[in-house]
Amino acid sequence: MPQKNIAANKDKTIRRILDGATKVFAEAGYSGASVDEIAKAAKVNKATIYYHVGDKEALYVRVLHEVIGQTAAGIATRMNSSMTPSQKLATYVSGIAETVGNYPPLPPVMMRAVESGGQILSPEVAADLMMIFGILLEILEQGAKEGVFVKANPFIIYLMIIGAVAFHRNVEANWDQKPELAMLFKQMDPEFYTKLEGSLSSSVAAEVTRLLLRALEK
Amino acid sequence: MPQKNIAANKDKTIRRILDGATKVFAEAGYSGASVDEIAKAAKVNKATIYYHVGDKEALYVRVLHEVIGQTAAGIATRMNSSMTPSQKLATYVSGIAETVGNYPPLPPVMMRAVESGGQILSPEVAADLMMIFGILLEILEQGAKEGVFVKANPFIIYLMIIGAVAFHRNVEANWDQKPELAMLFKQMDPEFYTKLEGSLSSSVAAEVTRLLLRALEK
Amino acid sequence: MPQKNIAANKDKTIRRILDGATKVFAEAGYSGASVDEIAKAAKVNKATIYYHVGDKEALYVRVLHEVIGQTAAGIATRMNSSMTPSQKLATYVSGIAETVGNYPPLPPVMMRAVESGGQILSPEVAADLMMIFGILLEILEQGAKEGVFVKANPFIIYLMIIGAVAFHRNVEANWDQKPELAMLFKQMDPEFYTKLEGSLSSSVAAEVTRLLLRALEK
Amino acid sequence: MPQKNIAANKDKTIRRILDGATKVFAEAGYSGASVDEIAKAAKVNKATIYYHVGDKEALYVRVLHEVIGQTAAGIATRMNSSMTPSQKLATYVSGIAETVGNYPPLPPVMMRAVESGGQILSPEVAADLMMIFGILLEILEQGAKEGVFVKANPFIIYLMIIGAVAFHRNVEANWDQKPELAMLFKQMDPEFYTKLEGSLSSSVAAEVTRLLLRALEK
DNA sequence: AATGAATGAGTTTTCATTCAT
DNA sequence: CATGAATGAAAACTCATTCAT
Repeated sequence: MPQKNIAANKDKTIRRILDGATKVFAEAGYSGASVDEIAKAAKVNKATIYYHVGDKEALYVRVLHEVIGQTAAGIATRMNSSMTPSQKLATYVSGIAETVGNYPPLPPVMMRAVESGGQILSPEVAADLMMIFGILLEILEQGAKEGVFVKANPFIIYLMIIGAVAFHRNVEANWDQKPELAMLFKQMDPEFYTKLEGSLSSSVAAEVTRLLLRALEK
Repeated sequence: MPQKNIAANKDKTIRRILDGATKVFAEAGYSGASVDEIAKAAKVNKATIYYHVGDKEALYVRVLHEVIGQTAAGIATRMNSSMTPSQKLATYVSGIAETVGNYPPLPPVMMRAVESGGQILSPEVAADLMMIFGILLEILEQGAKEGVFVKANPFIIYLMIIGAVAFHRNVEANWDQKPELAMLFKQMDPEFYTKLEGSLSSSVAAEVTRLLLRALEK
Repeated sequence: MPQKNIAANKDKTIRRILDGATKVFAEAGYSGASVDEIAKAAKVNKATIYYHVGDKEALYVRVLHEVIGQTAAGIATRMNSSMTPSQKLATYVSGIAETVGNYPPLPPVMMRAVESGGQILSPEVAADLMMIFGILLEILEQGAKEGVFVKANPFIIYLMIIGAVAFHRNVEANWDQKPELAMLFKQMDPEFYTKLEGSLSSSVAAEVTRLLLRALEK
Repeated sequence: MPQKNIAANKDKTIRRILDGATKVFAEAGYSGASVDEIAKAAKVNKATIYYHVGDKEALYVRVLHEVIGQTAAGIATRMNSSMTPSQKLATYVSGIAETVGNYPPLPPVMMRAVESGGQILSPEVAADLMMIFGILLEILEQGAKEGVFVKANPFIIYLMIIGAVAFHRNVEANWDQKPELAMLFKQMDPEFYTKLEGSLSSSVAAEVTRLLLRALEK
């Protein structure tokens, strides 16, 4: 069955393209990434990208969809309807942290997306984000209805979680790989450096959950 | 005083350049911004930018230093040693929110700053960022020492603040400018849309402060 | 054979580029030549030059290699092992004169090559130049061994040949293209002018050969 | 007398400009040299060059005139009417070599001038060159008239002398200062290298004179 | 399905020159 | 006399995209 092989090859090619693009977009952002670089990272001819995926913007949207969609799916899977709102919140936060841990490109991609003003957003990506937010919304509403949570702006809580988890992971990853910066801080203010390093080593999910529960629980 | 006039003109020119660059970098990010566009925004000949400031990167660093430095200084100024830690935290959050309002790229820059290996960052900018985080550090330490705050990871709190403020500002900006997106949400889930819109319209600084104080205060 | 056609087209394009570049570099020198002009001369899009050859310096090196390499090869080919040293010297000089006629910047390049620290020069070009000097070296050594030539400093003879050919070619070229200069000489010193013009019209190669043979032959 | 001081200052400024320009033109050629670089080398404001000397071309012409004019004057001084043609020729060659030795910029400047096609030549420079050539012309004519020299194309002899002397000096000077190239040759062909180095160390003037007298004397 | 070639329209950067002071 | 500021024009180089094969 040669058709199947061709199809499989095609899929592999697209996979390589998306992986390469994810990597390059994560490192350089949308405008900073060049199609040439992506093609090189994907070990694919530049024209192949246009053939299979489309232009640079289409590629970006597809990468965003994949990255954010995976996160959304991961969280949804973990949630269990028999949990209390507090338990759900803890699951939610650690779910995000875990997905992010398993899928490192998310933070930089999201960061870059924020940086570029979120100008490129497809309906699919919007739906992904809605889904992630929607889960939190339900948790908070349930908590409020049951009288265990105070009322709070869900979107801001959402942003606090995403911000802390995503960027913490990012800083953490880079702290070890780029010693120049750590050195710079060390030289400028050794005491500060020690505190920063201490902050980095702790578990984000646990700390974020703890703080949020303190903030929300009556 | 002819010399003085020349000097004054020079300063005005540099001011125009920095203002134009700040605006354009804010809208488009580093790679998205073009020197041509900056020159146009500054109403200055492109070569004048190179004459007074240097190349694109030097210009970016200078803008960053100015913006982040002013943020740092602004927050420091607002802070009053006679305030309670809680008051200081409120001042801190609203100080950041205000600056971010004036200069949207600040948040991603602040987050990436710690992460990017300082490739584009000058020591001056690093010092500015250290100062901003350092202020929060002191507030939390003071609060802990005085027994009014529980112990908490300062870096995570920092990220929660920056994350919430940064993302919020971004979404807000896109919400108004891209009605398609709002429409899209409305069609997909009208109820969700109403809630989201409600979340967006409230003040981030106030809500973030309220939540953090609930989380931190004993 | 579709692939073959593409390859052939590619070769033709590169040929056009190298020919255009050779022409423009010859007329204007390295810094005087612009890539735009070369693209125009080659009837190729500027970007095509970068695609196929690389940047200006790579293009220059390639042109040099081609021109000097061909000179070296040309001289070597003309040389016949059955010739006497005197015949070989005559062949050598006329071989250089001919190449210089086709590519004026050759002489200064050949002279500077030994001098410039090889900044622009590739190892290939250095090898080419070594070969050209090496041929002369062998001729002189053979002549000395056979007892037909007196001993002489080969490098100085090399410089005399190159110097005479190079300058002559240059003056000649300017003589025809810039009639003002000729007029100027005529006005300043008519007799001198007549002599100079007489000197210019004769064949350099023949005269240089004649003089060198008188100097070298026992 | 303040006027005198001002005038003296002016002269010093012009001197600095010409020295800087000579240096930069010698290193980079006409198109390779930038007015900025010249101003820097001369420790003078760029506009001062335009004020005192004029545009880039005028500056180049002035440098050429100075450099070549000095050489011309140096040779003329050494010549003595009571000498035999052979003695005069020896004096001529060593005079050129000596002047060049005392005034190093000549060879690179002439070389660059050749490279750029001698497109920029003023009447003054032409007169200088005429003067240098004129002296040789007289020597050769006298020799021919007296029956001691064979007839020969004076211009080509002129070029052989200039070529050998000027470029030898140049190669010599750079051989010591740029060891990379010497190393390159050494690696490529050790034997060749030894011969080349031997060639470089001998006296040009003596060898050129010896060869030319062998070529010219009946 | 996949690619090398080619390009138009940009990008960043430099440069010779002028001018007000 | 001397200079810092400013600029139009052009330089080198890049990039997203298309197309023939």
